[in-house]
Amino acid sequence: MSTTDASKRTPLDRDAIVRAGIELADAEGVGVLTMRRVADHLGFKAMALYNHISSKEDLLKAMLDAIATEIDEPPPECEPMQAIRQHAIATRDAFLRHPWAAGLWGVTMPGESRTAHIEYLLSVLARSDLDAETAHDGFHAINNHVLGYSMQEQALTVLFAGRGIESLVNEFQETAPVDRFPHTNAHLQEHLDGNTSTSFELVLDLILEGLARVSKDRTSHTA
Amino acid sequence: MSTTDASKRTPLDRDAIVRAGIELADAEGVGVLTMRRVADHLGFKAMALYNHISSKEDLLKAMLDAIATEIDEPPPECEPMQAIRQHAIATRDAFLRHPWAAGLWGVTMPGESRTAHIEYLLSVLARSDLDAETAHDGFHAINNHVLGYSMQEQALTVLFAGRGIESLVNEFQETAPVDRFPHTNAHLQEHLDGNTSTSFELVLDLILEGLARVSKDRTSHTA
DNA sequence: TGTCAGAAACGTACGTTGTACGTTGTTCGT
DNA sequence: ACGAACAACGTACAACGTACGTTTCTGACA
Repeated sequence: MSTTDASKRTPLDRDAIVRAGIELADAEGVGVLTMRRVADHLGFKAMALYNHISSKEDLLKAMLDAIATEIDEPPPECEPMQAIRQHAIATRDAFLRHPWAAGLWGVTMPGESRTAHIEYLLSVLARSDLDAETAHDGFHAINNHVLGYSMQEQALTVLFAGRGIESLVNEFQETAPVDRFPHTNAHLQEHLDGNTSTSFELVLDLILEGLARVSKDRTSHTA
Repeated sequence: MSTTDASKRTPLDRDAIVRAGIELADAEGVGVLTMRRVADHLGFKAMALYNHISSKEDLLKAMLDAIATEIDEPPPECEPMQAIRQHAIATRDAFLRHPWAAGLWGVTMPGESRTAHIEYLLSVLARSDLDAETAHDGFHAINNHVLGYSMQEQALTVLFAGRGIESLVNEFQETAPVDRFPHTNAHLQEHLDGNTSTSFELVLDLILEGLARVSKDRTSHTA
């Protein structure tokens, strides 16, 4: 209680709050992330957070931004298509580490680091062989693949972070009986069997090759 | 007030609630969708809803399911790749009509109609020329494109449904100054100029052609 | 036509959320 | 040593989802 109290906690700054938010969201899901819980986790009361962040929305934005900083950029000498590939894979890895992030990525305003993440992909596309129009479309095609794949991939993990996977599967099969939805159930089974691990990169390459081909078509037709 | 009251309202059933929810979400965004507001909109009190739906989550699920029923399936005689194309376009059109839906699609458990929507795409893929593995990957590639594209497309529309577009753009350009993020700002400008209207179908075709090519490669290598 | 059971609507109320506001404590430049 | 600036706290409030008990309506059968 005195000023010489040995267990004096560190004085709480923005980064610590953001880190705690990410930790909690990783562990329990972002759906149950609460200001009071974040504060508890740090040993403070809820309102203490507001000296360092302006709102919960601000916190979530900062959390997503922090995740963007985890995504390494390939070295500058890396050739464009390879760089895009690695960058996409690194982005997906980040979403694997933070399963709640993908679902928020698309519906939240980007902060500075996320903007840098966007800028990187666009800059590599700009120095690639793709024409400007294909580069624009390619940006979305790649982003959509990475984000969409990550979301679907962990939908089951995230939907209800609490209970086990089989409870989720059972609930789904209740509304989707095998006899009426055979393909859907077969597809789900393929996922549960887990022999789809290379499909992310496969479709990614499919898109990259397709972009190169489209650009070649477009520029040759124009010429 | 008496039993002969002329303005006697209709007695409130599940469908009416779901419709009201969709109407409100379309008009004001799903972020401010409230049980009390849905009830008000129908001329009832909040708790009356619970005679017909079991929870807010149930309502949202039903709303998304209702949107799935708006998506027409191409006629059975339609050849597979054409059917997939039309179906994807119809799905995106539905997301255009209901800007809030795409963001929830990926993080919500599908109901019966959404399951039918999934089943349709899988069934068409199954009767296409694609091998089973490519069909599996193609399902995700197509879904991710449609969903991801729709989300990004209306991110600005949805993020804050209240204020005008230029207020949003200004806020963004505050965290992303043109000199530090030239490509990002140029990309944004391309969107604001609106000459990207055909890119959805272009990338869609790119994916479909890519899938056909991958499948041909795979089956020829195996043979 | 009278009655009565079940469904539908209502009112009230509780726990939880984000956060505004006023107060207290702590730190640091002078 | 002292006062300003800032950090943490406690209290409090409005809005949310929804549990529960009560009232009102309706329609099947006597």
